[in-house]
This record gives sequence, C-alpha cells and structure tokens, in this order.
Amino acid sequence: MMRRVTSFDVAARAGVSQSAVSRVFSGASASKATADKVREAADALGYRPNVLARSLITGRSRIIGLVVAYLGNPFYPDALERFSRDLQEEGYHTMVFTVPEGAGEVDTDRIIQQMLDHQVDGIVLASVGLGDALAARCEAAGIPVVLFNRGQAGSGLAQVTSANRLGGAKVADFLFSGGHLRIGHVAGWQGSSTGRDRTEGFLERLAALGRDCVGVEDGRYDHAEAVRAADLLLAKDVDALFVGNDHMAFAVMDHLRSTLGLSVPGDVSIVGYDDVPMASFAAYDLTTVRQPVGRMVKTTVIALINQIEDKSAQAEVTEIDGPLILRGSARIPEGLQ
Amino acid sequence: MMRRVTSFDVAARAGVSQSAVSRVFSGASASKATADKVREAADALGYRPNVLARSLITGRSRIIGLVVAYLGNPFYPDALERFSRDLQEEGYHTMVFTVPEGAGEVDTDRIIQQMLDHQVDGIVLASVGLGDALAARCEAAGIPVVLFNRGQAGSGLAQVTSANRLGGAKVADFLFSGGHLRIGHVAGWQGSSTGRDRTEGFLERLAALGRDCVGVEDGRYDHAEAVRAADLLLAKDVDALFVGNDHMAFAVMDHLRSTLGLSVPGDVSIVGYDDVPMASFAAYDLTTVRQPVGRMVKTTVIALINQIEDKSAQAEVTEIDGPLILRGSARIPEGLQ
DNA sequence: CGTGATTTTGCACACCTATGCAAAGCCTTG
DNA sequence: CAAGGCTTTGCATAGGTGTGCAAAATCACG
Repeated sequence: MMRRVTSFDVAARAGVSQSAVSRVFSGASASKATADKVREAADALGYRPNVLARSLITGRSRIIGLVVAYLGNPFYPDALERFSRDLQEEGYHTMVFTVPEGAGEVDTDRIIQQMLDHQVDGIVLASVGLGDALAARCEAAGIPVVLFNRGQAGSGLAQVTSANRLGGAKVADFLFSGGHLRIGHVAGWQGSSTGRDRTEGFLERLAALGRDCVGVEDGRYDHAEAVRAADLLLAKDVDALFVGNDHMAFAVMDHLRSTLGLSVPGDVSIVGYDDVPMASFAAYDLTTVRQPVGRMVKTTVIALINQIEDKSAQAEVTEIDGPLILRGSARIPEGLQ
Repeated sequence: MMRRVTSFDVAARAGVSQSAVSRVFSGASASKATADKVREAADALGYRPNVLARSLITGRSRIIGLVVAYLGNPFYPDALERFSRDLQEEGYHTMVFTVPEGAGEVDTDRIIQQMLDHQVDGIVLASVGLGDALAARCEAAGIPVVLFNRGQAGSGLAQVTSANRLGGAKVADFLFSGGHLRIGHVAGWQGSSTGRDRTEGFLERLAALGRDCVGVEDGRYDHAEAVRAADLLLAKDVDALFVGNDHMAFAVMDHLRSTLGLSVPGDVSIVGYDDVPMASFAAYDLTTVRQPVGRMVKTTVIALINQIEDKSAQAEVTEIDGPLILRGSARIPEGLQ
C-alpha cells in the first residue's frame, strides 16, 4: 500500500511551498505561473487534497445529513435519489440517517449526536413522521436545517413543502364539479402539518362551495389505518374519497375493489396526493395532486446551501404549487374532459 | 459559537495527560482510576471525540459508500433503508452515491474519486446496472467491496445474491405442475448476472421437465422494454409468463389487463421475482420468488465488515435461498392449494 | 529610476487525535 | 527486601491541510 501523495510532495516537485499548493487547490489567490507548476506536478503525482484534513481545519465537512424514517412510501426514495444527485452536483455528499419506527427520545438524541460527530454542514429532515424535538435539537446545535415536505409553524426553521392547502382546495373543486354528493376524506396524519394543511384546504373550499364533508377519518399515512378509515366512511355511504396521500389511496382502492367488490370510479371516486410514479400505473390510474419532487428538492438544496454559506441568511418558508393530475380513478367533470 | 471541547480540556480537568483521555475513548488499556476520572470530566464538559481528527490519523472513516443507480424499483429503497439501519448498529455510516442513468466512464471515475476522497472504509455496489468497470476500479483502489444483488464471475469479489438459478428453477417447476403448455419468459437484463442466472435456472429446469420455452425476450429491467417483450411473446400465444423481476411484472400485468383486456391468471399466468412489498397489493397479488432482503443485507454488512477488519479475509460468494410466494397472478397446481 | 501600492510567497502554527517509546508504577515471587 | 515482569502513563510526534503574518516580489506611475 503506497503512501498517500501529500501537498508537500507536490510542493517539492513544483519547487514551491506547501502553502502555495494549498492555495491553488482551495481557490485562493495565486499567480498564473505557480498555479500552472502546481497543477502539473499534482497531475504527475496523482495528488488529491485530503478531504479529512481539510474538513478538520476548516470545520466544514461538505456532508449533508439526510434524515428519513420510512422509505416504503415511494415518494421518499424518489426524493432521496434526487437529493443525492443534486447535492453531488453542488459538491456536497449525502449521509443517510434512518430513524427507527418508534422514534424515542433516546434514538433521536443518538442520531443528532452522530450527525454532530461527523460535523455535518447541514441537515435535511425528510419525513413527516419526525417529531418536532428532533428539529428543535438540530437547530439548537447550530446546524442549518431545512424541513422537507414537513412544516412546523412558528419554529423559525426553513421549510419546503408543496402548496398543501391549495392542493386540498383543488381536490374539493374537482370533486364538487364532478357532481359528487357525498364526499368523504381519509386524512393524512393530523399530527403532521402536511396532513392538516391538506385537510383544512379541502374542507374550507368544500364549505365555501356550500357542501359538507360527510366525514373525516385520520389514516395516519398507514396502509391498515387507511383501510380502517375508509370502512368507517363507506358506512356513511360516500360516493367520493379524498385520500391524504397516494400510498394510502392504493390501499383504499385495493380494499374497495378486491375486498368489497366496489367499482372505482363507478361506485366511489378516489383522489390521492403526491403523484408518485405508481399512480400512473394502469392498475390504479390514480387522479392525484402532484407534488413536484424535482423542484421541491432543488429548492431545499438551494435553501440549505444558502444557510450554510451565509449563516445570517433568512430561513425561508417555501411552498411549491403542483397541478391536479386527471386520471381514471375519479369521475371527470363534463367541461374538463 | 463556542470552541469545541478537546481531549486537552478533558485531560486538564481530570488531571491526566491528553493521551490518557485518548486511550480511554479509543478503548485502549487504562487503569480503572484514570478511566473514571476521565469519563467524569468528559461528561461534565460534554466532550465527544472528534471523528474527523480520529479518521485522519487512523485512516479509517467508519463510512461505507453505498452506490445505487435506480431507486424506482422498490427493491432498492427497501435494501437501502436496511443498510443504513444495520450499518448504524455496527457503528458505521452510509454515504449514498448515485450513478447517473448513462453511467459513462467519466461519471464512474468521478464517483470512485469521491469515495476515495472521503476515505470510505468499504463499498457496497447495490445495483444490477453498474458496469464491471466500477467494481474493478474499487477493487484496484484497495477498498473492500461487496456486490449486492449482483454477481461477477471470476472477479474474486465478495458478492451476495439470492439463489437466482434455483429461484428460476422453482418457477419452472411451479408453472409446469400448473399445467401450462406454452410458457414464455420476459427475462431480466441479460447483461447482468442476476438476469442471466434466473433465466438459465428457469430454462434448464424446464428442459429437464421435457418442456420447451416458447420464447425468451430481454426486458432489461425496464417498464417499456418489458411491455415490448411481452407483446412479442403474446404473439406466440403463451399461457404463462415468467417475468425477470416484480417491477417489470407489474408493467406486464397492467399491459395485459388494461391495454389488451386479457385476464390474469385466466388467460395468462404471471410470475415475478423479488417479492417487493407492492407484490402483495391486491391490485397485483403477484406470485413471485422472494428475495430475502433482510438476510441479504445483513450478510452483506457482515461480509464487508469482516473484510474491513481483517484485510486478509476471503471474499465470499453467498447465495441466499428464498421461497416462491403463491398468490393470485398464476394458476396454482392442484396439490399445492 | 525611485517610490508607494498591491500582489504573491513562505514560514510557522493550528486543527485534534492516536500511538511508539521510554520512564515510572505496580505486582509477583524467590 | 530485591529482582524481574507486566501495566500504566506522559512525552513527543505524526497525520495533511488551511491561514495570519510579514517578507519578498511585482506593478503602476511620475
């Protein structure tokens, strides 16, 4: 095993001092002449700056901690892949932290400790289920944080979500003009801002249209819970369900069709939220509100890097609008065809 | 922003030397008395060893590079989540590297360079699509590598897969005893060992049973390609299709049912491979060979850590058997009901 | 060519921990 | 009690880079 090539080796070969080499590679000022000599020597020796040493001294690791809880909902793998890619392009790297199911205080603390240990430059909290405590602690540790697909009112934290209230309202409009008379709602987890916002936007618009919601049940972003919730609403004889995310919507559709033998959208119209890739599969062909993952991720990355590079930067709260995607799981109003 | 507390601070407070502190925290020998003093002082000051400095000097980062290509196939998010969790438990951390679609030589080199830069202790190559060049280069760089769900004959690299040939054979047995007469095969990408092995195991067993395969088409682990392949085989009037992975099987089922109006399994039986969570959704209810992700990941982690901690450790090739999961997408033989 | 302003360069140190080495401490045993 | 073996401890240095500071070099300009 060969010894690593260091900046001293390069310096020796180029006939300059080590600091000159350092300056060339860290982008500080240097004359064209020395820069050329250094680069040539570096290429010849196959030199690459030691990231660890660099991080040790600058205190910046160029590593971002990405905290996720549950990748079973295909929205998150998609996001994760994009995060990794986008961050790579910005010269950062992604370290994944998985927070266990029952995220106890102890687990949370351990994860934060690990992120601090690795001197992560910034943190993306990318899961609805993550308790507020985690966010607060990260913030307290003095590390830039951005909440992804998750809000926290009055926290002063940067956050990027889709326009959830507006999205909910869009669904209300759509189901209303589709002529549905008994509309129910399998809500996203009401302990999360996304869940609450979608629900509120939906209910408010429905009320504004002069129509009551037949019932609201919390599906907790969980398969089994969603099915249970749907059953409760079906007992109230609904003809349309707005389901808080696609993941639950699939479970509900399966249940309606396979277990209960109902037709979607014949007997019940279903509308989801997210537009995960699977929503366009023919088996579901789900009408849903698209969360523009690509733009959400890009926005998150930019916001985070801004905070990292300019510590005084304001923590922004961004909402990104997404369209309602019309497919076959819900009756389509006349005019929209 | 407070200065970090260092081992010197702890040493001063405990009345010992810095090396004593270091020894206590790195598990080297120390007397009970000093260990107690050090720990007490450390707790009081909130000291934690600086991972970067430690890595710099030991040359071990306790970071594992996880290289993935495509998270659209839900098999991989599942694996990723488990990797992150299991590695965390072993005191390692996961840095995700995404290799772009058309993995050119340049991209590959850049990724390896980045992993070397971060002095990753080990690498998991977790994607069928990754070229052999990448694996070879990692190996050449002297970093322990384990191929996950991907083989490479004669490479001398450690690898963990499911028993793909055997799995293929199981499907052959199953379709045969189901009384199918015209069996076709939408193969996994034949440029990958998993794809080839499943196909070979399937065809060999079929031949041994005295039955020909009506046709084999490469679906390249891609939605559109799989549909195209299925069309070619349907032209040959098949009554059963073994599809190289679940992801493609979903596409094929959608195509058969929605576009062509065929019944599954009435007109055509479909069998997949992987048993991703979605396979059990009622909309597909896919009969498939389970890849035991949990055990595959655990095995990979152990193999990798063995290699890291004992550089002379043999690179093992492990195959893990998985059962055929009977569901509703394929006609079930009399006796098995 | 001389003077002052500006850029470039090298020196030395900081970042924080692990570890080889020798001295010091302890325990054991005859 | 002395000698010898083992454990513990402190000293000093390595690991590879970035950066403040002062000296040196370059430049502009009269």
